Amino acid sequence: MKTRRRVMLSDVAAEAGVSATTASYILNGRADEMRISPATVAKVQAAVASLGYRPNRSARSLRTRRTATVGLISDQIAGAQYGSSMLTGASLAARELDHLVVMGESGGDPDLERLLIEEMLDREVDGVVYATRTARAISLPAGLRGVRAVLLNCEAPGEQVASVMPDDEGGGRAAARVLLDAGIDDVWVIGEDPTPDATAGPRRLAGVRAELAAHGSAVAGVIACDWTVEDGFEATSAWLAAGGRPRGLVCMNDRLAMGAFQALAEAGYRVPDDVSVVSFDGSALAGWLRPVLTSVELPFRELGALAVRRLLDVDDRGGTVSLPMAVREGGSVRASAEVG
Amino acid sequence: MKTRRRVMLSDVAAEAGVSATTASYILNGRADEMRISPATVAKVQAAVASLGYRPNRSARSLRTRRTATVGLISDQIAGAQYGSSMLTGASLAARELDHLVVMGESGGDPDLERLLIEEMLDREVDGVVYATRTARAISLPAGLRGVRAVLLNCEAPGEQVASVMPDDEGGGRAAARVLLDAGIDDVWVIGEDPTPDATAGPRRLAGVRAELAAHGSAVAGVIACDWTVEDGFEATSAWLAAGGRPRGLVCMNDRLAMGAFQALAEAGYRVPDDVSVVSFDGSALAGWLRPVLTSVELPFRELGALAVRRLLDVDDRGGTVSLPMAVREGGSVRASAEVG
DNA sequence: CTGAAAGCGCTTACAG
DNA sequence: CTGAAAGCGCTTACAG
Repeated sequence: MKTRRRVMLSDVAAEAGVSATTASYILNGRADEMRISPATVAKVQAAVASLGYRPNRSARSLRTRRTATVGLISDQIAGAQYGSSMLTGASLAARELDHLVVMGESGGDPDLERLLIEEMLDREVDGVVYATRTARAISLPAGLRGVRAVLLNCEAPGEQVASVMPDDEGGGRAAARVLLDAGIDDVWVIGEDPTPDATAGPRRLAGVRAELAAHGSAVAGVIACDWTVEDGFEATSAWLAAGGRPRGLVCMNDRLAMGAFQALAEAGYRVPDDVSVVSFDGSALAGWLRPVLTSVELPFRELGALAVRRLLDVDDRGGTVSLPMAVREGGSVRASAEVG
Repeated sequence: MKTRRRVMLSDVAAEAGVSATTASYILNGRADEMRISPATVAKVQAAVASLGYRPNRSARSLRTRRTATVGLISDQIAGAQYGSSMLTGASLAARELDHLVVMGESGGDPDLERLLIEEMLDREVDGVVYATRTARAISLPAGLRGVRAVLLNCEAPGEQVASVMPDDEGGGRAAARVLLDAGIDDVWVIGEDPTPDATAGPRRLAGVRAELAAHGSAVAGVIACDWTVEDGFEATSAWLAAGGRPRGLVCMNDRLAMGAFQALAEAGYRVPDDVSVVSFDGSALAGWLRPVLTSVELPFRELGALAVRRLLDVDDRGGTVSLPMAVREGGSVRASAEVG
């Protein structure tokens, strides 16, 4: 690659006047364990610095079978609307643990996925994070069986594998609480998710129900639809046309809420004066709407970071860890002072 | 990593009854060159298949100094609103060329960037793609000097390095043409970019000017502001309040256009009946607005893919290659039939 | 406390 | 046409 890449361990050893063995021990932080004299350590460190020595990782890997590299394979998280920051979190966490991430996207193609896993294992990654764009239940890819792995944004029920998920049920409770705190207990939910295996929708809904129940109330109604802006617009329009009288709306994601905003505006309702709206995701879109959408945030960076940390943590016991979802306050919920 | 990972080249050779040398030549597609008999080739292939042999890449890399891996370092493309699909394109193109991508994000921190480049070179990536979230002029990072590299979404003026960019000027011309084709030559531009070194804004504007000039017209006015939804709303509102009478608007990105939509609606103007709007990016947001925004699309996947292909193409001569930006038709420009 | 030597699993001159 | 052998640059028992 580069001409500079020529100084090797033997050069360092020669410069310091010691054997490669000694230099290697020092480089690997085993000087104390080996009781190497401070003077020797200093000489070697000086040689490393003056020569600009950087160990050849391929050579080291061949011996140690470790590459200081983690694989991150997904269906489509880079191409996703916003979940791509799982990659940022993973990359940063890897860096902190002196690793680099090798990524691959299958686009949902099982053959390509298998191939990518093989390629990563051939390159002896120290483990692989398997991520999905959408939170859901999966069956563990065969190529990952027996491999150190962490699931990110997905779970494999019945498998003995570590998994990192957002706490969607807690998020659902938080969303309901925002409305209840504003004095609204007449709540409709838009976007019950028809996708099989998807976990976000059902859990968020369960959380909303639980929180309302805890306050002696219940969900006034649930509208099933997909999760696009268009779906939000149509579902809300149809509901209004059918005589729906809105007070509090929980939208299953920010795009649905955007569609709901459009339908509400068209029907002459004002947010938050007439209707309070809360949604999920905390995506950039929430901040672009007028009023700014109050949304329960998906902690993508933290999810990615935690997946990598668990992957590299030899003491990890496996199982699912759920990360809390925080409410990002906007202006789409009326102030509680106005309770009437 | 995995217990299966034990069959090695010598096992294949033994199973096939040949030497490791012969097996290796066959594995590396040099059977013809070495005039190895078809029968021998067949035996080795059978052994590979029955044993499920996969070469150890670390060992191979140590010899060949090639890792079948490319580095992709950026300031923040994974965390970006939508440019993250450059990663998808890069990953797919790498896969097609039998490579995997090693990614790193510096978050704009020069120290971290330097470190990441070092780490990638230590792992002997076959080259590195250096990407920026925002199209702009940069100075080549010192760590990349002498390294096989391709710049993605940025250029280093005066340097002898390959670069892949969107054709923003062509995009600007296309945007203007959309308006001209609808019979509108009274065009305001929102979002002249104050960011130093940013290339997208100036080039898009130059394209708009050039196209209008070619039709004997000129830009009616330009409003400078940053590129957020809020900026678009405020700039447009202020302009309208100052007596601006809109007909055709070119917004420098989709978020500005969203803000302009909000301001226009608030002032009682309808899109596209009163005002036609064209913008740049072709992001998902364009499809969420009502009407759907006509936007000149940034070909992110293709950009990422081309960067990797050029990186791995030994015949590449360097220099900048600009990829065309296509108009994505929405409903924000009035039909040309209505010309009046 | 330090060093000589083997070996990680391949590729590739070199010899035949 | 095929094989024995060296070597890529490290790490790590093992011996002293």
